[in-house]
Amino acid sequence: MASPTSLPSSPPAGSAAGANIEPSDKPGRAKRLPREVRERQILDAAVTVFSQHGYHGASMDEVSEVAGISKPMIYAYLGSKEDLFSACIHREATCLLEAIVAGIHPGQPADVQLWHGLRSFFGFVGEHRESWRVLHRQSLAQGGPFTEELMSMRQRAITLVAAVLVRTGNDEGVGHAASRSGEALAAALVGAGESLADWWLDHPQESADLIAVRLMNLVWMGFGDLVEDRVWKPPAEPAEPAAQP
Amino acid sequence: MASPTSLPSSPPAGSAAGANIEPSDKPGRAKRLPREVRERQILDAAVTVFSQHGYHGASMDEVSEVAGISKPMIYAYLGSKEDLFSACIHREATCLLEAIVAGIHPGQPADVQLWHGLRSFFGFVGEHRESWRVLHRQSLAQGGPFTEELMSMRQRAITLVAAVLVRTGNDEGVGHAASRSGEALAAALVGAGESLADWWLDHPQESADLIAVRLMNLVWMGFGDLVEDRVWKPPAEPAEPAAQP
DNA sequence: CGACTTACCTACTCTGGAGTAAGGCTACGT
DNA sequence: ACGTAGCCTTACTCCAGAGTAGGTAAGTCG
Repeated sequence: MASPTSLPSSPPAGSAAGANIEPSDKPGRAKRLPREVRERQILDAAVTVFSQHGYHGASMDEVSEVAGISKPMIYAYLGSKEDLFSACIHREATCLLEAIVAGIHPGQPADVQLWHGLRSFFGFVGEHRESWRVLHRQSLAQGGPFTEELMSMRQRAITLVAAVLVRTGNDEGVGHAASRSGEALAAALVGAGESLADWWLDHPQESADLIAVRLMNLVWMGFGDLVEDRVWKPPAEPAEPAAQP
Repeated sequence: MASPTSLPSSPPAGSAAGANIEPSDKPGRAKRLPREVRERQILDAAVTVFSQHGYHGASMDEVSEVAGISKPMIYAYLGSKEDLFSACIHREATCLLEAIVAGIHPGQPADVQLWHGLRSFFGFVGEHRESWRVLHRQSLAQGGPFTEELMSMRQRAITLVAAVLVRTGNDEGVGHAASRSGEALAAALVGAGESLADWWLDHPQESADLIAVRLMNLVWMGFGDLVEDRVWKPPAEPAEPAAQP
């Protein structure tokens, strides 16, 4: 049966684009390669398989087959299945954050920095859909120790965004209400970005830039309204909801 | 080990709140009950277990234990594990949609109808976190035939929202640009709601109404800006937005 | 009271898949 | 050449968990 994702399979984030060793069809022995290279191949394969079947659904046999290597190598290099999954999450999260940081140039106004950060983020997700799938969706679906790795990444992202917001704070970029609670705003923005990227997985026809512009609009204009106190209020009612955000 | 979700466990959506038969500690035979009741109990247990461990991670033995009944009963009444999971999704999706529909009163202005729909939605998710978790997160994590059930629900929700937007269309509620593409707007709103609810799973300290107000603000004011052509534009740049870095 | 239906159970079978033991092959140093 | 370090494999063990066979209690209708 065909894979449910019929998109052209983008490579996981850590794979070296240049030196791809095609495994010979010879069923016997694989060519000897240094450990470093094999580990990367194994992680690539693991990301692919995990993103398709989820943690429990994936089998180490399939990972080994996709990696073009036998199963004991995986255990020798990366440890148990749980370790392997953690390693995947860690590598992909690191790559993602590096990509975002690389896109931001300090000194520019806040909205420009934010725009570049968002473009980098969605660009990464677009080019490494498997990575994002395993990073966000699959690691969330397993409630276990994997979530911590993700939470750590999220926290680093929030700190990064908050720094962007606050550093250029008292300019015209962000109002005083925003700079007072930069962390909270950053959390909201990061959450929105994650969710939007997740939604994007199921609507791949949109372009990365379009997605980024949309979020930028929503956040920048939306928050602008909120700062200017242009809030929509619920109609007066017997049961009173909580006060404004 | 303790469950990762330390929240007070809310009952799944289909459970009858009143007639809860406590299974006697007698390890032997359970009290004879009509099939209808048992099926509901089994489904309740299944939602709980699936929401905690995911589809693959859950075991039929645990479901049977939580349901207070032996495993063959599950197979006799609900069929295979796959069937059971599908039944869960179907039941929860139906309950959710019914809750939303019940909250909407036609004839009111669009924003009020939307507001009530959102409140019903987030109210449901808040009271049945397990249901939402299995409905959205777990069914998305398994790419298989389960997604269809979810897509069907999403489509019904989009149609519902689009009807609300269009029916009250040429009033002051929604601009002409909106009523022209009500379906697309509805899709965006539903997607935003889903994502926000999913985000909410990980931030349970917020109240349902606060979440609903936030989304309402973002959507209503945000779309208002868009309709009035107040869009944020990316800065002029050497590299065109379409090209990749 | 039997006869019959329906709810319910214990105690299995069997397969998929995690993890391992034990040993071959290859490259490089000397 | 020849040892040794490290890459790589076949061929297992073993267990969790899906699904079932076959039998027992408890109501219900004549």
